[in-house]
Amino acid sequence: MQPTQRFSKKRQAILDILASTTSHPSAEWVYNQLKPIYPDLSLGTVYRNLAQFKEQGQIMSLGTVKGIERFDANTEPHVHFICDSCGCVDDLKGIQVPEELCREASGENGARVEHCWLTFSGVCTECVSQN
Amino acid sequence: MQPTQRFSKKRQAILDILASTTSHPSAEWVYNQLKPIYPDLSLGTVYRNLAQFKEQGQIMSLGTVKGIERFDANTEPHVHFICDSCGCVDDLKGIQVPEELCREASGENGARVEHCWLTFSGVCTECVSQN
DNA sequence: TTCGTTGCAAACATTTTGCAGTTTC
DNA sequence: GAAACTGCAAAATGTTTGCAACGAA
Repeated sequence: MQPTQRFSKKRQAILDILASTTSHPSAEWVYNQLKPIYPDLSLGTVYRNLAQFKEQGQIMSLGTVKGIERFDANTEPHVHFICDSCGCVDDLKGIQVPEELCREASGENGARVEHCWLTFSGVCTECVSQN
Repeated sequence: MQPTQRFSKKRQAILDILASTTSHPSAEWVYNQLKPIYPDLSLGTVYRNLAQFKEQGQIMSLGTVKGIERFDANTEPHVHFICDSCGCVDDLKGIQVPEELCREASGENGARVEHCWLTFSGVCTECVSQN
């Protein structure tokens, strides 16, 4: 059984900053943002809390980009675009995750389907215009 | 400019074993399969060749599962199911990647869209029945 | 003979963890 | 005061790389 969770200023700050951005940050980005405000913050704490949030379903991971895990406070199914060049991640708000496919997926292999990702990758506008 | 590629027995074996399985292997899996046949095979060689194949578009990466990168010799757009419990990866052959979404994605953000992934995750049949 | 390829081991980068001190309740 | 939380630094993990030896053309 899970230990009773207590309130922690830093944990709250980590969740807040995740919720305040659409940049789909990495652990280190979160750390760099908060370090000036909490000079004694440690990277280990960021990792520990991100893992906890993920476990509790308050945030989700979108996988790794160039070997670095990226997180999102928006846990609703939505669509991502990842730039292979600069590593930025955008939401594609104009496209919906086809929900009926999730149901089909459950039916097809008898597994318990819990999440669905629709992700596009390529080169973002900025990177395209830089070449 | 790229150097002229030469033939290598081990490189061929790596590509062959990737093409012969639907288990979406990791570098280490490939290594473990081939090590008995090529006792002097090194893990570095597997990594180097996987990177090369990926660059040349002969294989693709489906991202990382539990921190380990997984590869697929099937480079056609298709759908994956990843088990969060045991880490196995299956193809969902009954579901198609909605191709029209790829076109929409290109239109929406002006980026050069190159790949598309549709991935489900959850708990696979085997893992479900083990609990 | 040239130069791409490999084994090996060291280096690397990200993430995890043990422990002692701190904070919440 | 008990137990969760944290900083710190060391460890663990997966992957990359430098270099000398090897192999294909």
